Amino acid sequence: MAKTDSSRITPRNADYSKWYLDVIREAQLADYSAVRGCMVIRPNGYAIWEKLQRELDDRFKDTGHRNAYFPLFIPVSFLSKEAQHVEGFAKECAIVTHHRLRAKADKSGVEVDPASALEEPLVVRPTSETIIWSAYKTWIQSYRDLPILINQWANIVRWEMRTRLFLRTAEFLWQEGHTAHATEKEAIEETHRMLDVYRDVAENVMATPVICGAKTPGERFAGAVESFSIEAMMQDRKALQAGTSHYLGQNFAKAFDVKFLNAEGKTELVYATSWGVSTRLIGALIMTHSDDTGLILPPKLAPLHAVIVPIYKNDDEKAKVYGECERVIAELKTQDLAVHWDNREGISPGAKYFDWEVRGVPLRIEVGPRDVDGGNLVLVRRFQVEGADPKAKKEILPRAQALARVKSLLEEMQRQLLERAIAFRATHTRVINSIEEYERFFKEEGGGFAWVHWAGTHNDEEEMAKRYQTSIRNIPFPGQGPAGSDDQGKCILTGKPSARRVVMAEAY
RNA sequence: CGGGGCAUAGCUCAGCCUGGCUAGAGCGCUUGCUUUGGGAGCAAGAGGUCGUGAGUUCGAAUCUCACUGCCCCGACCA
Repeated sequence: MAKTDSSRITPRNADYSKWYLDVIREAQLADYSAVRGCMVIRPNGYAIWEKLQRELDDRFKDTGHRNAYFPLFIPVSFLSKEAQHVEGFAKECAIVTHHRLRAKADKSGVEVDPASALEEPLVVRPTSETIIWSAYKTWIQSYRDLPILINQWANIVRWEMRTRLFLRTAEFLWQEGHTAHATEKEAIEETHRMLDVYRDVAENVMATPVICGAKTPGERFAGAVESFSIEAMMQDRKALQAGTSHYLGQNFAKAFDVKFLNAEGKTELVYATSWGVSTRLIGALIMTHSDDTGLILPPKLAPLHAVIVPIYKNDDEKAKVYGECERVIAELKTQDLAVHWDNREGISPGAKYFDWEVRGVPLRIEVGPRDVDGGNLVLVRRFQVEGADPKAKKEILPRAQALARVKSLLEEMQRQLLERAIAFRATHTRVINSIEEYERFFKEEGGGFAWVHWAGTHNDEEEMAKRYQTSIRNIPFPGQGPAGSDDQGKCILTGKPSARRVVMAEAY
């Protein structure tokens, strides 16, 4: 009966970051690798990424974008063309300086061949604006060449000092959209359009509610005129930036001299955007929905919708039960569901239940002799909503009804996860009007999202970060906050008049 | 880069202080039998350059020194 060491998950309220790592390990989503700060994404984790990619990619295509691929290596000189951009990334770049190894003199291995130094070092891309704009320069001559709407799926490297699986690793997978437009208006529209695509995927696919808004100048992307983000609340009440969309103005067009002739025959600089989400979204998923038993996945992103666990005592029962399992699988597959039949032998049904629960499979179907005899199936959902009858987690239904119920049950769970996350965020969201209340909220009451009026400077922001470990997550677009959050007021720190509230929180 | 800690089986760790027989435990893994409606039991078995190098010693996982790697805290984090 004792839980085995390897399956133990630290409860969230005991140690949240340990819980997070335990879930990743037990659900076999990722491993640390031999390379510092890098992770191995295991099949269970990669399958989630593939589903996310599909959802995002379909939407990118629907909004007129096409995929392309640009080099991993960027000449150092490219990075230095845009002043803000270099400054932002200089401190976290991996640099290729040589192109050859040679055997050591004592034959004990290999070493860098000093004679192979590159004339110009190459940076492993931390983002691709510069290499892409050097290509766009050759593609764009006329307004007829615009817009260019391109997305790239790629890996990038940012040499982070401190790493956490999925949330911040030295290498990660992402997509980066890079668009070029003839007018500022069109580019700004694109920036907002793509932020809304991210919001749609976050809420309707990931079941993770987000707040859309503008970043403050201090948090802006290096080289952007304006940055926008979607911000989600994790179960420890910290904010996680889940996606960003940037209006780059003409900054990169200037840096790479990308001009076009407009309809009036005049030369103009091109307007740009870039936008991205990464494997960090998997971290967001974990921290939004999962519980002390393990991973919980919204059905739309679950690589497996249902697992079938057979129960039997002897060969007769086994034959009977297996026959039924095969029929159930066949019928569920006609419904386009991803179903797995756990027919491993020598493992108790209970052990299998735990196994699949920790991996976050939304639905379990139990098939035992009693069920076959009675013409029933047992459906067990991965999670129960708060306040619901605990018995309702398990539904015993006549076979045909059960099979017809699967899809609607998955849809119900998808909806409930979003509702649950919205309710959690609402509980830990506060409209705050004084610094005293702010201090109480973060130092005594556990914190969350604080909607406060702000008119401070960048230095004031740093002061708030020092005092409370909080930062301005974004300046939300109107209509997303609790009652009264769109009213005018006074800055909680400086008392200066403020037209709009910002969201402050601790952040990842 | 500063402060602290750790390095022994796939994982978590004991053994080190006070040197001494064949280096251990739990979990995991393999095989067989018995089991199976919420993490099964028994039996047998595989698995180790004790991070690396040097030193002290009759003898080093254990003591000394150097090196390397990792973790935690801080700094850093478009």
